[in-house]
Amino acid sequence: MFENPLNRLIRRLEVDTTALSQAEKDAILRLPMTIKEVGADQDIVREGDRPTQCCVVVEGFQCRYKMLLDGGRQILSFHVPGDMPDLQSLFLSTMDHSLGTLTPNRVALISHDALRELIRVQPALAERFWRESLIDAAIFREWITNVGSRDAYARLAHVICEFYVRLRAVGLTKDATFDFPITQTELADATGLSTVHVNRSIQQIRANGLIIWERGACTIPNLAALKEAAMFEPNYLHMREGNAAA
Amino acid sequence: MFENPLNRLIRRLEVDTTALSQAEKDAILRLPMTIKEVGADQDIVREGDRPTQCCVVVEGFQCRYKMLLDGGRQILSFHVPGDMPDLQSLFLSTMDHSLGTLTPNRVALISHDALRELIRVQPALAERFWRESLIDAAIFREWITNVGSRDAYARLAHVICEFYVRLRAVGLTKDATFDFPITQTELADATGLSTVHVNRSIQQIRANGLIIWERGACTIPNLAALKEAAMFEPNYLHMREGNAAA
DNA sequence: ACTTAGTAATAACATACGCTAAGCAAGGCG
DNA sequence: CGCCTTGCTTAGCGTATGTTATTACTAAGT
Repeated sequence: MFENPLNRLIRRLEVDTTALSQAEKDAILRLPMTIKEVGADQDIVREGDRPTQCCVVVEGFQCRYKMLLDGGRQILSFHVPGDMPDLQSLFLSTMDHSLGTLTPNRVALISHDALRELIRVQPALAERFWRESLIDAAIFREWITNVGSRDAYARLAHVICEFYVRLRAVGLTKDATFDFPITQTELADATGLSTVHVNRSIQQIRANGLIIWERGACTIPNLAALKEAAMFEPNYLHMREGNAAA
Repeated sequence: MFENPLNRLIRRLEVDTTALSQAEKDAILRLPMTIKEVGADQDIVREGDRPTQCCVVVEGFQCRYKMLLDGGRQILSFHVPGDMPDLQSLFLSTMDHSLGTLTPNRVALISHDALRELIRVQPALAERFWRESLIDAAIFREWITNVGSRDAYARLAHVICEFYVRLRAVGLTKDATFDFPITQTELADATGLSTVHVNRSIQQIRANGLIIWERGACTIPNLAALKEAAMFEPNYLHMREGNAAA
């Protein structure tokens, strides 16, 4: 089903809006690209870089982050297959943050030139990609709310909830189970908590039966309950009702 | 200089990139719009709304925010003249947050139809507006970092720093002084702190001579010092060096 | 089989920040 | 002119979360 590495991207561009025309799909599938395998914990681009290409996640997980002066890091978002985490570099020449892998990845690299040509030939696609970057921003807004307003318990539940719902939208869940190869340290960097407190809170979440999480695989026995604990409202993901709802 | 209410917007679209063509400028200035006066603390659009127009701030300050289940609110961003705080509604039909005034405002309302027609006729303008929404997202990223990684003192200093730099970029500062009619409660909602702790921390910032802030006017005697306290790096604003630098 | 290194779990202690409450100043308004 | 509201300030106390450290577990490497 996903023989072409960009098929998942196409599927994403159609979420909660009209289907792409065949000509538009073809134009995307014909994009010149480089497929690359990248190990875990490698940077794709770094703060200060001036990229000349964009990255599409084909397989594996990535995150965007900023390094702090005191050596800490703030994770800004997680990325799953189908995402274009550095799409913004098309119009913001200098990276204001870094993009790296969390696990081994397969990525597709597409030059800015090819993307510019694509949206010149198919102007309607520009709006699709623009829309993607607006959803990106919507997720950032929710993360501000998450770190700014929720306690550790809800904050972690929220991150897990979002991860699950986004994975499900690209068909990467098996019922209530999904890959979650994220370390507690990474969760700490994403939520602005210490690793110790992440551990404490995760155990509470586990003890309350909201998640079963072992060796990189996570199951959500009762999604409604987890959502409630997380105060998770999927509207900010701007997916079609069927994808975002329980 | 700013006789047309959209002149400041045009100036913004040219920051850190090439100048607009005369035809592009004319197309923007000819946009059909409604000028409206709005009182302080009024909503422009609310979470759940499906707007049919976008708002340009002509005069006054606005903020975007989310209401929480427990009655609290998280402020997501501040907006100054020249901003289009709900530009995203052009492609995300349902608002995932609210937009409201902090002070009395003059706003220009432009229908989505007119904006779509504008970018159809002047496709290069689509990229300018797209770019604006990418900078918007960059600011959200910095706010995640702010609430996730900085202590109260730096967090507040950072918000003030950003406010000043953004105001200066649109010519709304007088040397080191600028309008800052934000209440401590609003600062608390923006930083995820309690009002009491905002008060404590602001007084420290004052005591250290980093700001002089009385009756809605703020002065920064030593911008370099404030930036350092805030760990403020203006790169995320993607302004031209001359605007962002000290 | 024995490291080595990453990750997770737990404990003891420290603190930045939240909460409740009360007083005070300044501006709007009858 | 006094009231009322809004915002700012200060105090006292509680707690969610941070810090440092130790131990155990697992997987990978030699």
